[in-house]
Amino acid sequence: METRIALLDSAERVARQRGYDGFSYADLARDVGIRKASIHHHFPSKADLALSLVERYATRFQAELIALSREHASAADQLSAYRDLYRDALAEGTQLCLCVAMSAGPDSLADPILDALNQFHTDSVAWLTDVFETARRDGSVLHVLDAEADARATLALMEGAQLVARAAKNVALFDRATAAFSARLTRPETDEVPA
Amino acid sequence: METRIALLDSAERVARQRGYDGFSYADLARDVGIRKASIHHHFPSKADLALSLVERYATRFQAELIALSREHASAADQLSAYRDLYRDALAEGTQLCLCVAMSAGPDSLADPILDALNQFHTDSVAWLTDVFETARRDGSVLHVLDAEADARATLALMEGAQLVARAAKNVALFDRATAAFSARLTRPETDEVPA
DNA sequence: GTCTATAATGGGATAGAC
DNA sequence: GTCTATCCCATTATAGAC
Repeated sequence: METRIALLDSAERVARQRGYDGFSYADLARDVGIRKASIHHHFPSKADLALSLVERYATRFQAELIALSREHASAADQLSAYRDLYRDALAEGTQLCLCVAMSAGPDSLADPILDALNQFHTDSVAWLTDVFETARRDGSVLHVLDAEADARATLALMEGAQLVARAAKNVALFDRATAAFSARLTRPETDEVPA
Repeated sequence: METRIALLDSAERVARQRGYDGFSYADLARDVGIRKASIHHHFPSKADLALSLVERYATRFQAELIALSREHASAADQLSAYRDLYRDALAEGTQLCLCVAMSAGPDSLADPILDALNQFHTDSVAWLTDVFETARRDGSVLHVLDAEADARATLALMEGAQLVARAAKNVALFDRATAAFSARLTRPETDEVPA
């Protein structure tokens, strides 16, 4: 079972860097230290591996979101932490969110994988909608009109910001793309006035 | 020269649907009606083709932006038309902006292609910054604080919205992801009050 | 500029021994 | 569960005739 996890770890790292087509069983085998034929014992086909990859990522990500809800009181702080999840995922500017990386490429169009991808999106939007509804009550976020619309826009913004920053291999571009979003998050010590 | 254009057209269509790795010289050859060896006469390597692809796309897109500036007077109308460029590019929900499609995948990391991709981003941000500066003067867009920040956020939003909508094969998700953005664009006949 | 023919490589996958 | 060995296929790319 530990080999299986090592394979997923290795595959995720490369997939987030070079995309789904960016790694081969040969790469995985070299990285993990077994022969490529042995991989088929854990994942009969590459599609099986891809599905496990996305499912594991979505589960882990969802758990992080729930943790964020507990750790931060205000909606602004939760959204700030959410943004940092995407920011940190970029790492040195080369790693995308797995679901962004998988959203391009020919094989990502396979139905089971697309389903898992959409489940990730649905879960994210649900969590964000809750946060923006909280924001309307606690007033910590500016210009919230429609919680769900803001949720969907936020998800798209994070994914797009990653894409742009990765193309330039420059995390600072993520910050600049999300600066307007961050400006909407009021600080506890500040008493900002809506423009 | 006409064959070269037909090759680019075919490659662009498939690349925007299935990504850079989603098409082969064999696919192109079948589509255009020549043998795959003949393609190498026009594009010695696939990387050459990819570069030509992005450069042509960026040039064409930039021309469309300039046209938009002329056809629409208010910043709101220009941004609305800009959003529709990305919306229409989605077509039936399967075609991405070429630069979004190329932003994932192993070979898109080749330096010349990344340069072209970043040129596209730079040009887009420059155009959008101009528009948001116009918006501050004509007052047709709500909540403009920093023109460049808004420009970068808008670009990221469009790219992310395409990604999400494509995963679900549903153009409506693009509209929902950009609904909050669209709500900031005031109509000539309306006299909206900032929230 | 296009063709046939053919490299040369690397991909995912399988059979069967251990 | 991992191995060796092998298969089959698709890929990009090249050589040289027409």
